[in-house]
Amino acid sequence: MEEYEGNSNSPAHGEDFDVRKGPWTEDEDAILSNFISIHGNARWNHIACSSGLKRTGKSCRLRWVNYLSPDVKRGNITLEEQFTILKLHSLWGNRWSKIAQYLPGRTDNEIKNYCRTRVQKQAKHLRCDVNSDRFKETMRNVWMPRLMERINAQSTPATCEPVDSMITDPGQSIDTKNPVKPGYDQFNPIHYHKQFVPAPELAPTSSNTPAETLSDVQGTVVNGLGYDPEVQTGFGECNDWDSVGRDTMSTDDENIWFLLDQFCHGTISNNNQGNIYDYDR
DNA sequence: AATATGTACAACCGCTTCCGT
DNA sequence: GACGGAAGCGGTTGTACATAT
Repeated sequence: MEEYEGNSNSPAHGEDFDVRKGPWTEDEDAILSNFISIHGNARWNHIACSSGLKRTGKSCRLRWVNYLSPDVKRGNITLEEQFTILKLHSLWGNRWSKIAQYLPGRTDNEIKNYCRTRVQKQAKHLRCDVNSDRFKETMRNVWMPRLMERINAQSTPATCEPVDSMITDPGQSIDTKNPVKPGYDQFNPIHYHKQFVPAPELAPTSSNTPAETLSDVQGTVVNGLGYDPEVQTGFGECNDWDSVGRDTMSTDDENIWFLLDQFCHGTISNNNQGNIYDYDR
């Protein structure tokens, strides 16, 4: 059996050691899983050396943590998880492992990939930088409220609590960059409803956002500019925030895109009270 | 049907941090 | 406190698959 030792970055026995890279095979997965089930996963280099796998300790760890571990949750990310990711990312930025701590079963790698593909895609479509204040503002004032609406729309009383708990999780108290205004919780669904009041003057014209299609498709979108908390229909077919991405939307979904786009580019502005009443045109 | 393009995700790489000596 | 090995983290890449043309 070929063995090697040394740090996780390189095999210690020199270049002649054949280190396997690339996708793991089922046999490798089985070997790693069996070895860890017997010996535990305390020392990854030891695992790499002793299991017979021609992998680095680092590669073994990554495969176990991100894929093989029974703690890893498979399947689509739920609305609540999406909301948590959005919220924590707005608080902490790219602190993936830290964000993952609040999403049991989800790995930092998964969250990172998720943000990269979904969020950055939206930023790209909106033609603004994902780290820009404009984009973050759009996330807070358009995307997250809509997500919250959908969460609450599909929640039974028994499932409402996790949504509330997300609002008061420990992360909220350590936001140093974007401290929450006293007495105002931007993630509280009630405040969401209050903050996102449509400005009647901005009712869409027939040339941009026909009102009849907005209510049909978005349900909670009113007059193309806000959300009516009393109307909770139309999201049944939407399972994730891809539904607000331009390229995955139906024709009528363009309306929410119009909303995001307008907000992101300053045609709708958020005043400092957390309410959207003002606009620039 | 063939090709181009986009998307999602697993895995790698380099750097930083942690921890034992 | 300094050093070195191990683990962890975040950025990036590679590739399979899906969708559009």
